[in-house]
Amino acid sequence: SFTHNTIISGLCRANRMPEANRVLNEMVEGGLKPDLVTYNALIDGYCREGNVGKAFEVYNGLVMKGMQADVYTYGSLMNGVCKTDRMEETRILIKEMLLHGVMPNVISYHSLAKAYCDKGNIEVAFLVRDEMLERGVMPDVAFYNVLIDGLCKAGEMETSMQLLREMLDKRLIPDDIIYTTLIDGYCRIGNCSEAVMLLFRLVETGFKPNVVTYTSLICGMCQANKMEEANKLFEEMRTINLMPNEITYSVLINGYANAGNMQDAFRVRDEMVKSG
RNA sequence: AUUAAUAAAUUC
Repeated sequence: SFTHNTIISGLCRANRMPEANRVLNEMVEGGLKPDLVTYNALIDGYCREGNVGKAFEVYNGLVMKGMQADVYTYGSLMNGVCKTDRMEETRILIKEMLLHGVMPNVISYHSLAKAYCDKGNIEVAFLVRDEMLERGVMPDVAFYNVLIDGLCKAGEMETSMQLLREMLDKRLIPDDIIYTTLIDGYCRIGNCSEAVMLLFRLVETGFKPNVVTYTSLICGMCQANKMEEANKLFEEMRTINLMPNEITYSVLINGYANAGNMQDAFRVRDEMVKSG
């Protein structure tokens, strides 16, 4: 039922599989049949905890029941396989979905491209894009972000910015995630001033930075030992009504601690405790 | 808010 599915998917997302299975059992004992949404949630939960074998067991089970897996099922499995070291199996999975008449969509390719980027194979991630295009699947903004992020983490900021221009040429509207990725990229190569300048230019065109944007910048400043700048950005968040989160606080606290400024580290920690 | 993907610290 709707209610059971809601609870089960919540537990699966929270990596609480034993409890999810308990609810599943109650559901079955109550005479209710799990549906595809239920199974998809379980498959995703097992993939999240790295138990791809169990995820495939659930998948095989639903196929044997004569149920038709959908693009969500394969998306979760793809994600799970990508997080293992058995990337060859992603090919088999794509064949399997086509065999079952399920066409990969753009999301099906996200995990694949990201996995290649994370393994340092950005060229292969670009090949994934070519493969998508051959199948008539258009890369979307989130897909571009996977590539841009891969390039940023490899320190290739010129190429990242080129991709941004390519997106704009294709009439894709970059979102706050794209811009935050780029700002973070400049911070990572230690070019905080370029990161701040980019933010400044973007804000002038109407961009609304979020907590992640600021946390990235603060982190960059901390790593560059520019604690006054880090604190300035932290204070600036208040003025635009952005609430720092746990990560923002821990970045700043660690920054002060690493700089040997325990007094400010404790001051920020107290402030964090006070704000809940 | 019933199910899959992309950005920030720590862990890897």
